[in-house]
Amino acid sequence: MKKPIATQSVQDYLKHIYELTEHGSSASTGALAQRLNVKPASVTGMLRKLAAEDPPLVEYQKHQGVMLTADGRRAALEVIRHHRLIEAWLVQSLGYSWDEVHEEAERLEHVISEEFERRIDAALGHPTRDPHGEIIPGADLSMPEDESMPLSALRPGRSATVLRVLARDPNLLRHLDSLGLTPGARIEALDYSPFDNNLTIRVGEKMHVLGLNITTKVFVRFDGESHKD
Amino acid sequence: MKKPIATQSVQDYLKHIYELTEHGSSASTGALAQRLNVKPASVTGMLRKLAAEDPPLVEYQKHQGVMLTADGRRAALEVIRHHRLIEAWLVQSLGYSWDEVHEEAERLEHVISEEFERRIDAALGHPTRDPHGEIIPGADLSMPEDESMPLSALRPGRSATVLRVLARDPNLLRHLDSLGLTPGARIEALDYSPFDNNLTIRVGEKMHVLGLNITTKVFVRFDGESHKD
DNA sequence: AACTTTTTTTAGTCTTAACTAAAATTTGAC
DNA sequence: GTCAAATTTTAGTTAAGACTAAAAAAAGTT
Ligand SMILES: [Mn+2]
Ligand SMILES: [Mn+2]
Ligand SMILES: [Mn+2]
Ligand SMILES: [Mn+2]
Repeated sequence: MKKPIATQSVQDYLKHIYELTEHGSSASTGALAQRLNVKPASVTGMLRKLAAEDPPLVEYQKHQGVMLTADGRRAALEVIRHHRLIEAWLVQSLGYSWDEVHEEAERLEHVISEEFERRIDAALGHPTRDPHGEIIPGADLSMPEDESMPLSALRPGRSATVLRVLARDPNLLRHLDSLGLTPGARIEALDYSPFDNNLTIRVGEKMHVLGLNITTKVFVRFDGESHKD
Repeated sequence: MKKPIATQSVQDYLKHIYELTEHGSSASTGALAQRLNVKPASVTGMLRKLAAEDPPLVEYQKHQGVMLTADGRRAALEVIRHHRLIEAWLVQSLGYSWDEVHEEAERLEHVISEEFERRIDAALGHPTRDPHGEIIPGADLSMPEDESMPLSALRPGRSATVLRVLARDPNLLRHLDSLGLTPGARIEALDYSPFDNNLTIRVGEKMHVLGLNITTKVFVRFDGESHKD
C-alpha cells in the first residue's frame, strides 16, 4: 500500500504534467520541456520511464503526449499539497511575502515528511487555499473543482471577488499586490474597451485600467452566482 | 565571493568529516563509510574529488585520512548551522519532540535558503544551542569552544548541569528524557562504583544508577567551575 | 498531394555518486 | 623484522538523469 520512493525529478515531472493536463487535454513533450527547463529529448526519456514503472505513472504513446494514470495523479497531488501547504505556512508563520514563497517551496516540497505535512496543516487550521488562492488538495488528495473565472470575463456593472492569481513571477506578484488584487479583494467593473480588451475596475478606493496580461491571470467569482450547481 | 553549489552528498561528507575531526585528529575512510552508510571504496572516490575541487575542501593523503581545509570547514559549519537551527525550530514552532527532529533536519538542511535560515534564526531569538544542547554555529560560522565534560567524569559529592547529549537514536533520547537528563537539568552525584563504572545520581526527586553507555553520552558543566579560563 | 517546417524520438555521451572485486598498503602479532 | 589481518585504494560497473546530433514523424502550406 506504500509507494516506495519517487525522486525529486520524477516528482517534478508528475507535478508539471498535472498542471498542464488538469483540464482534460494531454501534455506535449515540448511544453513539458519548457516548464521543466530541460531539453525535449530528456523529456521523452523520462516519459518512457514513467510509463514503464511498475504501477505506470503515465499513459504515453509516442507523438501523442502524456496523461497521468490514477497512481501518477495521486503522486502529483501529494507534491502539490506539499507545495501549497508550505507556501501558506511560510507566509503565516515566518512572515514571507507571497512573491518569495514559490522558490522556497519548490525545494522543500520534495523533502518534508508526512508528519511535517500533518503538523503544518494542523498549525494552519487545515487551510483550503495557498497564499495565491490556489486550492490545497485535501489530506486524502481530493481536489475540489475550481469554479473561478478569469477577470477578463467580467463586464461593466458586475462585481466579483478575487479567488486566486495565476502567477509565479515575483515582479508580477508584487504589482498585483500593489493593485490590491489579492485573494478576497472585492472588484467592480466600470468600463470595458472591446478593441484593446482593457477593463476598468474599482478596487476599494482605487481605479485601474487593466490589459489582458493582468485580467487573464486574476481569477474571480462573480457576485450573485450560486456556489453550488 | 560566492561558492557555487555543493551537492547534498558533498555536504554530508563535509559535515561528517567535521564531526569526526572537530577535536584535532583526522577522519579515516572506514569511519566515514560507516557514518555515511556507504562502502569504503565510495568514500575514497569522494575524498579524491573533494581534495581536487578548485578551492580544495579537504586535505587528503592516501592512507592518512582527511582533514577539512578552511573552505571545507566553512561549508560544513553552514550545513551544521542549518541542521541545528531547523531542529530547534521544529521543536519550538511545530511541537516536535527531541527524538523526532534529527531525521527531518537531515533532509531539510540541504535545501533551505539563506533567507529561510535568517528567518528561523530571528523567530527563535538567535538561539545558541539546539534541542540536544549542541552549539549552533553563528551566522558568521563562528564556533565557540565546547567546554562540556562527560557525565562519566562526575564524582560523588559534586554536582553539575546538563549541557548537551550526544545521541541521535530516538529510543535513547526518549530514555534520557524519561530520566530527566535534558539540557539544563541539575545533577548531583551520590555514588560511584569503580569496577562497573556505575554512577548513582540524583535528578530532581529521582535517583538513577547509570552505566557508561549513558554517562559517556551526557555532557555537563561541573558546578563551581569558572566559565572563562 | 508534395514539400517544408516544427515537433518528437532515437542513438550515443557525459556526470555524479554509488557498487563489487581485486590489488596495495598499513597495522599489529609474534 | 616477518607475516597475517585489517584497512584502504584502484579498476571496472551501474543507474539516474541530463545533453547533442541525427533520424523520424506530424503538422502546415501551397
Ligand atoms: Mn520541485
Ligand atoms: Mn502558490
Ligand atoms: Mn544530510
Ligand atoms: Mn541535534
